[in-house]
Amino acid sequence: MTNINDIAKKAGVSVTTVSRVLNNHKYVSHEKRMAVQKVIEEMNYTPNKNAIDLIRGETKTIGVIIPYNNNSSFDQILHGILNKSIEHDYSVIVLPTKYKKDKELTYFSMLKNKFLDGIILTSRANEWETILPFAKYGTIISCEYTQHPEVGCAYVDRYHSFLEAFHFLKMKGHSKVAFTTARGVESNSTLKIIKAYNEVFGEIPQGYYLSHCSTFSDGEKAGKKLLSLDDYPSAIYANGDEVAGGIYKYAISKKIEIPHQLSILGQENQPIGEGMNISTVDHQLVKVGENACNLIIKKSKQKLKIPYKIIQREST
Amino acid sequence: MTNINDIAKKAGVSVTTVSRVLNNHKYVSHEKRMAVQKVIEEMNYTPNKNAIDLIRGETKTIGVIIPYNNNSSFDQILHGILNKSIEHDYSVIVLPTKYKKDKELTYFSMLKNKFLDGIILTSRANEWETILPFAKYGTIISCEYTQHPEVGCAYVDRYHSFLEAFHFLKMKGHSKVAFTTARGVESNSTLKIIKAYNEVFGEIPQGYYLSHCSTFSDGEKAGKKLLSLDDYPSAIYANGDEVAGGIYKYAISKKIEIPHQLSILGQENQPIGEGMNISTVDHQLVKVGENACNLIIKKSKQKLKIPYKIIQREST
DNA sequence: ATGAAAGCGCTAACAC
DNA sequence: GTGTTAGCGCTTTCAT
Repeated sequence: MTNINDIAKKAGVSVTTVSRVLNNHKYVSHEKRMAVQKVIEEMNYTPNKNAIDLIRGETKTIGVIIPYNNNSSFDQILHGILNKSIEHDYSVIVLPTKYKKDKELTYFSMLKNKFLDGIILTSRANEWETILPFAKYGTIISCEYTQHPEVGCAYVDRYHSFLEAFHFLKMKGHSKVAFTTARGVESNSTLKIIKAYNEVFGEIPQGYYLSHCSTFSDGEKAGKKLLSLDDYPSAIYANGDEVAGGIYKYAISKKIEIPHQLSILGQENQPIGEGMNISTVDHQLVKVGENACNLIIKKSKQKLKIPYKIIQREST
Repeated sequence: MTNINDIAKKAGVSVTTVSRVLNNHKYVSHEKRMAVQKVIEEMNYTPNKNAIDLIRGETKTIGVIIPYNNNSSFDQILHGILNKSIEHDYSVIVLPTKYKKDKELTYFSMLKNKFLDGIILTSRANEWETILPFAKYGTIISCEYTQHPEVGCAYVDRYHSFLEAFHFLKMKGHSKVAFTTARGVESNSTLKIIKAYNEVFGEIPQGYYLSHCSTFSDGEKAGKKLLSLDDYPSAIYANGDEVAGGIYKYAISKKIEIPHQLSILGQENQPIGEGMNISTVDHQLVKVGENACNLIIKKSKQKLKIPYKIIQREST
């Protein structure tokens, strides 16, 4: 490994001068600069990033904490983050937790040990109380709203989004509405959708709420369960278009007509929804990611609300 | 920033002892070990990763070079990589190139400057000749086959896959077959599909080959172009189920019956294909990613061929 | 304009 | 078992 000393020696200058050339500092004579650059070229030299990061105490690297690495909502956020990170020469490192608290903490300690300048939290395993202390070591941006002043947010107003989705379904004449979620009541998001449901439709009828749905085949299973109910729902609000697609497929396999006998509303405006003509609530997760990344780069603690929109297609 | 010296001082031992405790070395008395751990706890100390990486010359971080950050084929490979990296405590950093040669070289120099232990190349902008010299600084694994002994591969045999797909269509009675690709002839993959086409169907009829298709809406546009041809194809092989989905949607909007009047074959077995019942060639990209990651971790230069399979659904 | 030298925080010979 | 010390490769005062 050729290093800055080798270059200095070969170019007949001090390491300081080499460092100056490397960092485009002023006060280096044209001749020496040329000489140094020539040697760098010849020896095919690249500065060691670890040494630079060590001394600077900064890495221009941001971590993205995600629950699972097979979730298309996360993909959308990541795409948004990459859109912006590349513009500003930041590196992005993907950190899957599987909702393991200790794993998540390991990642936060990368903030402390100076390996990461900032962390974007797309979903959270630990309590805020245990996360917040890390905010003093680097920027933390959450994709879920929190009032804690230590962390910035680029978030979707989930509660109002759920409320609006249910109102949308109600206005279409539905009173028997079921819904699915990715996680159970351990998730904030689940709590919010339940609250919104209660607000619009009151109590949740037995069997009208299914958790742990994420994929197309989860959707098929959910469709089967929901449509086997004696008093089955006239509308289903799915957490994602892939789940919605699975429900759709099961429904038509049972000759249930959509939207007449069953309305389906998805989320996140994914390609499958476009292909199958499923109405969807687009939370604009790519924008969430882009804004989260901007906040990280600006080291800002702002709270940015990202608007969502309902896209009406043929399934409602 | 509290460091190893602070800990040593406060615990009344040398830095070596602290380091030994940190790295679970033998030859530390129970008392000192306890004392050190207590101070570490008290001072909420975390070792600086940059310093460790610097001295070790290793980071346990692997880079994944991708062309675009909005491509679902890449998502699948990344998911595979993450599946394995998390098992072995490696970090994964995503490196989008937009097929810019200089950007890609910047990433390869991260191998040289010791920031990355290895790189997985999902798609390539530079010539192999310019990439190969970097192989001496770390492991390079390609998701496209190459005979160069310096780099390992976890690859799909694209040529045979294309050949088999076209034969599949031919056996179904099609002779007028069109196809789409993501890139033009600058891509190896495009060259291979053209060669396979020639092999099976001979010359490509005017307008039967469309490049630069990636998304659902690209598919819709492709469908429009292809089906507006005077002598339009009886089958289309799309590069991805999303593109296939777009073609499908356009076709049925024009009252073209599938598969009777038009057969559609997609790729990569994506959710939209499952939802829309589109037949597909599954290249098992998740497995490609998993194997690529394993090779990186083992610092292997093996050539691993990943099998593909054709999934027959209702669109062919 | 240039260089010597003091670190950044850590590991690992080597000595005891 | 434990500590001293010499680096890893770089940046940055502070002289000159």
